[in-house]
Amino acid sequence: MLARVSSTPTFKRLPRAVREQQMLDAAVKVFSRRGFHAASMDEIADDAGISKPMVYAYLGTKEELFVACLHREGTRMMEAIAGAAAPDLPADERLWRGLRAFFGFVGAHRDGWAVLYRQARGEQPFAAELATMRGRLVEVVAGMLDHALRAKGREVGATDLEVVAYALVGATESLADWLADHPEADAEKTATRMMNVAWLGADQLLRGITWHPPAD
Amino acid sequence: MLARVSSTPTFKRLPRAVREQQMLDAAVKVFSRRGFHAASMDEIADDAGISKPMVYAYLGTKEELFVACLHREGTRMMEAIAGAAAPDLPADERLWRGLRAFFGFVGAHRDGWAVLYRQARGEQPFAAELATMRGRLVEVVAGMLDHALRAKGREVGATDLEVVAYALVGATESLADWLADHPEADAEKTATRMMNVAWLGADQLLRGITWHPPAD
DNA sequence: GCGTAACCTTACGCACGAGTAGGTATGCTC
DNA sequence: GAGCATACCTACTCGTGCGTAAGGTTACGC
Repeated sequence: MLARVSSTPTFKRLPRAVREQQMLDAAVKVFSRRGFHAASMDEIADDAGISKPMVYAYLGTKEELFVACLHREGTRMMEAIAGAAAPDLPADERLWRGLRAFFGFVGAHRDGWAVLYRQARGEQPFAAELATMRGRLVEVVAGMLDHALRAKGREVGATDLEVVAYALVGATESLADWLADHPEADAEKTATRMMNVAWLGADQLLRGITWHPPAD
Repeated sequence: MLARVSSTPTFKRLPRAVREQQMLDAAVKVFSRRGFHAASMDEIADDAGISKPMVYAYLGTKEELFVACLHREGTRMMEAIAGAAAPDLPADERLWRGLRAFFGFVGAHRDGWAVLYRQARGEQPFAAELATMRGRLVEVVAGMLDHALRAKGREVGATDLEVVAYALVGATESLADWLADHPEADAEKTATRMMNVAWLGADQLLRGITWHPPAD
């Protein structure tokens, strides 16, 4: 009823693929700002300049929508990292490039990634999804360490390796949180600090030994 | 209506202080298992063997209840750590004792702490609360590093110190998560691994240098 | 120029769960 | 053993927000 006074159609009809991206953009924005539960499908639809049933038609339920966000952002991040850390470099070089790519990504997608990430940790249905992604990262780091160790004819238990990798990934995520909360902070500098902690350790740092990025 | 067939009163009347603890126990359990939103006040009341209005009467709204949980668990943890790491020990010894106390605590309260922690990160209203607690931890670690540095006549910018501490705390939390998810894992061993990463760094570890707990 | 398919809307049903009203039993005090 | 405070209950209200039914409108093929 009261069929809109079609003076201007206000907005054009757009192909599905485009609308889906708009919706995902809006969803990421709203989910980050409000959190999964507090975010309402109405607000997301509104923010995307579209009505709610369209969101359901294209991306499914709220949970599915959130998973779609996670996937898109996660894939983007993984690509950013994978593209930076070639597997045939020495370990320190690889670690450095990976870290730089990671913090660069987070710095550029502050509210996008870091907050989605924080969200997903808590909510049961997504924790598994997230764990898979983190698992891939841990695997990469553990693989790197293993590779470096084998090159020296040394070997370490798989669990040890995994736990060390887990700690490194955790520290990195933690600094990513810090970066997301400090808009004035510099991504490159944060990566350098992370590299110092991860590569040298507290003992060396207390001795005044520091690591600096290569001239590149 | 249908006023309970008072054959057996089923459960005794208990003083407020006792009931409050029972409620908090139940709340921690349910919040951990379900997450803040998915947890229902009915289930918590049920689990505590009490009816819902009692929960409201004693601990207030759902949010207030959750904050009460956070406070109790957080305080317990802080006490466990503070009691272990005397401020006049050398840095490595202090770090080791703090880590051991921390992982010991998490190991003993797996579903209690770690999951409450995971929950609180995401939800807006509690993030601040949590940030304060983490802030205290970061402060302690940063203070420890600063103390050790000054003893050697060296000095470092406050931000650098804070970020390093932040990374260490993050890595530790991350391993705590890992520990909470691996019931078979040993807390002491996890603490040792963390110490290796934090104190020695990847470079040393790759060189085959390792750290071992003192005879104590 | 007309059918059909895809796009898009308004307006609603409905479940779920936080919080409460109002009443009953029990123990403690004098 | 009357009075009073505190412990405790059953059974509701009511907002909120997910998901959908049913119908309008635009583009495109033929």
